[in-house]
Amino acid sequence: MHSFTEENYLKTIYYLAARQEGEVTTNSLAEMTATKAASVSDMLRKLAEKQLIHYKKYQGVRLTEEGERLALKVIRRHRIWEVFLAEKLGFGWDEVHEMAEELEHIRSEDLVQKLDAFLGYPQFDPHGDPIPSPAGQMPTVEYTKLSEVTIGEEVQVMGVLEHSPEFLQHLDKTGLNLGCRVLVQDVNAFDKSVSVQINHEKTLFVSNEVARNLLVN
Amino acid sequence: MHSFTEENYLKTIYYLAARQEGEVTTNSLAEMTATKAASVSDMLRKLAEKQLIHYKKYQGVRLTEEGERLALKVIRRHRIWEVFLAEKLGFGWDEVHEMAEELEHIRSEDLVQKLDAFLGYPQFDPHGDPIPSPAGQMPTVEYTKLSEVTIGEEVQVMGVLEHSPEFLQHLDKTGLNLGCRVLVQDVNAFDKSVSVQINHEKTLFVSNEVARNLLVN
DNA sequence: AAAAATTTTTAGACTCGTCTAAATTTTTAT
DNA sequence: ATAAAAATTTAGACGAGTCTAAAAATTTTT
Repeated sequence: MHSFTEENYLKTIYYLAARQEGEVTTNSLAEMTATKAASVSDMLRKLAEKQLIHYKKYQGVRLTEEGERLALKVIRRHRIWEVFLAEKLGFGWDEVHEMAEELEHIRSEDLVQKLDAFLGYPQFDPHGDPIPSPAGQMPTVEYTKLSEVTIGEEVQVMGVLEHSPEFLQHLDKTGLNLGCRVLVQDVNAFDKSVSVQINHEKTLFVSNEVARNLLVN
Repeated sequence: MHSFTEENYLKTIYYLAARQEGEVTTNSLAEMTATKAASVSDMLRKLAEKQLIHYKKYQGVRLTEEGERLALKVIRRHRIWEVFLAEKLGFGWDEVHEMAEELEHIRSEDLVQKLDAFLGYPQFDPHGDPIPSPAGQMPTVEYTKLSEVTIGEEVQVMGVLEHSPEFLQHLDKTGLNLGCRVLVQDVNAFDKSVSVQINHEKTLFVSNEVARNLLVN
């Protein structure tokens, strides 16, 4: 069995590897896990001993197959719990992450399996992130950032890149929810902000900052 | 905030105080928490410093008001999660305890409140144990042990004193489930075993050991 | 290509919760 | 009432995970 903390490191390494190009560094891990680089170094040595990561001193880190399997298990649990919290308990998509950070560490194969069934085998969490399969496969999705969509195209909001409550609450306020249709009317040449029409109704101005963090198809 | 471990000690002290007459001792805590007496001593000093227990060396231990409030909070979470696992996910009453031991430590007032609402504000957990109120009151129930019921009386199974999976599975096998009606037909003078009729159908012999652990009204 | 800056690792220490072994207090038995 | 037994606490240690400060390696700058 692996500790709480080890699971968090593996999960974080997975996220950083997926997000960044290049190696996952000690510093980036320290930042993500809100610890110090020294602590990360210690833990990397430990994870390497357990064969969960490939690690050469000063050279960054990569998950082994076993490490990735574990990371995806944790991510699967996290996202399934998020669906439960949002769909069954009525929490907002800006609230579910924090609770799921704790729930993801409850270790019972049976529990997550039954929960998955109870929820009807959801494919995506409340932020549009795909849920890894029980076998440990991360579904591939190819979405585009709203900031890349050309004028005149109509797309649908499928997910977010930024998961902070502040960002999600901002989307709630402006009505940019998952699944809503967005017609790109204009792109401002100066600041790259986007003028969009939502659900064939109201028109909205979306900053480039926001558009870069909205995933559409 | 209090640690996982502290919560477990408080909960255990509460249970032992309710179950036993007299003081809760270091040894009984050590047995219940599957640790050694020395570890318990250390923790008691710590809990006393935090004013969660009344503690004089060599003299046993009692929860303070604040300690009891916390213990009941944990027990409430535990039992609500048990209801969820049994009613919504379809786990047996012999399976829910272990998972609830982990879930009870998830700290979000909001979560337990919403879960409670989702479950329709249940009054009892799957073993018939009452669920403490949000304000931290343990409902009083006065049940009788089946072993105390006089011949000819018909009663209903309301709960269990023994919570081990083995005991619960035994009850499942013999059909002695929560809510079933039990008519006491005879009591064996020698071994105090009880002959009962269940739901006006089949007749069953129940050992005194089992009868002493079955709560009826 | 050497110096400076940055990143990473090591060394040593701390907290939490646990342990064993020894000391102390309380209880029980004679 | 005192000795023996049992329960409890203290002392000292350990592993996990963290920290700060210092050392070492790597990268960037000049």
